[in-house]
Amino acid sequence: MPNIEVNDFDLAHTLECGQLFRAERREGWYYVACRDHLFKVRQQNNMLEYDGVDEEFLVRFFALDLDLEAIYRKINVDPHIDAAIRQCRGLRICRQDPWECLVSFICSSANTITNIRKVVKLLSERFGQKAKLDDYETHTFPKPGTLNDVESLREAKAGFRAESIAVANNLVTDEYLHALPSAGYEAARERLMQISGVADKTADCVLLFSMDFLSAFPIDTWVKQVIAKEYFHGQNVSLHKMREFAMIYFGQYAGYAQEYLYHKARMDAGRGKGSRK
DNA sequence: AGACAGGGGAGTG
DNA sequence: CACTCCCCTGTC
Repeated sequence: MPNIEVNDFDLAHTLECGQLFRAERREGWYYVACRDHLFKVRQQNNMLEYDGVDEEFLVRFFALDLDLEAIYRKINVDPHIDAAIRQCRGLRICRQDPWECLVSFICSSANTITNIRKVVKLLSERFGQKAKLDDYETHTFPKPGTLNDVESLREAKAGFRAESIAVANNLVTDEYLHALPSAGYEAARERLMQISGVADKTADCVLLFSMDFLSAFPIDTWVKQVIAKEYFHGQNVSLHKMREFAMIYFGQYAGYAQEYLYHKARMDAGRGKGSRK
């Protein structure tokens, strides 16, 4: 079984912090599906054992090329974020497939993680192809162009997000999405937000989790609570102000700060795996 | 069984 | 700009 030595990496935090919806624990392994890739992985101390993809893919996917300590030095600017870093140490932001990421986070709007996982699974079963590793069976994620039937999307429990998925499906291609980052953060964000069903939070998730914009700071209800409490004396501030503040306050790796604050809040509330987003 | 959580959009003040 | 209602599904 191939393996690789890793530093500053925590597989469980990375896979269970809510950034991914197609990772599943099975008999001591995590099986991870990403677009048309399927691999398994487990960690023992500094050793990562894996199968199904090559080392190059793994390093890129888990962003093992990044110096996490350097990122901590940049974002660790107060006691609260320091506590989050101590609690979530080793959590890395993965580099997802942009299309799968876009559709997944369209599904995340007003939805719980459990439900998002279910919808993404149903979409894959219905529109993707079978994939198998060992005894683990799953499906590839459907390609752009295949998600245009609103009725079927509703049958996959997408609910009112079905129309938005179809809109995205008809508006973008893989080439379009892969070219987006070169336009820069603001322009890429504006383009994503042209898709009905994609506003600030969803756009920033896609930019952060699939386009390497590590300064993007998606604000969901959990992060909103934390920012209000820790940085605005509990007063209610507009999401726009919060985002503006956070991107300056935490700087070029604000997205990492966001993910640590988010994961800490959820762990403190006893929701390490699963329920609400 | 009825309230509520969860982003985004549309409409209104 | 801010506020309110609705979209759908699931849980409590």
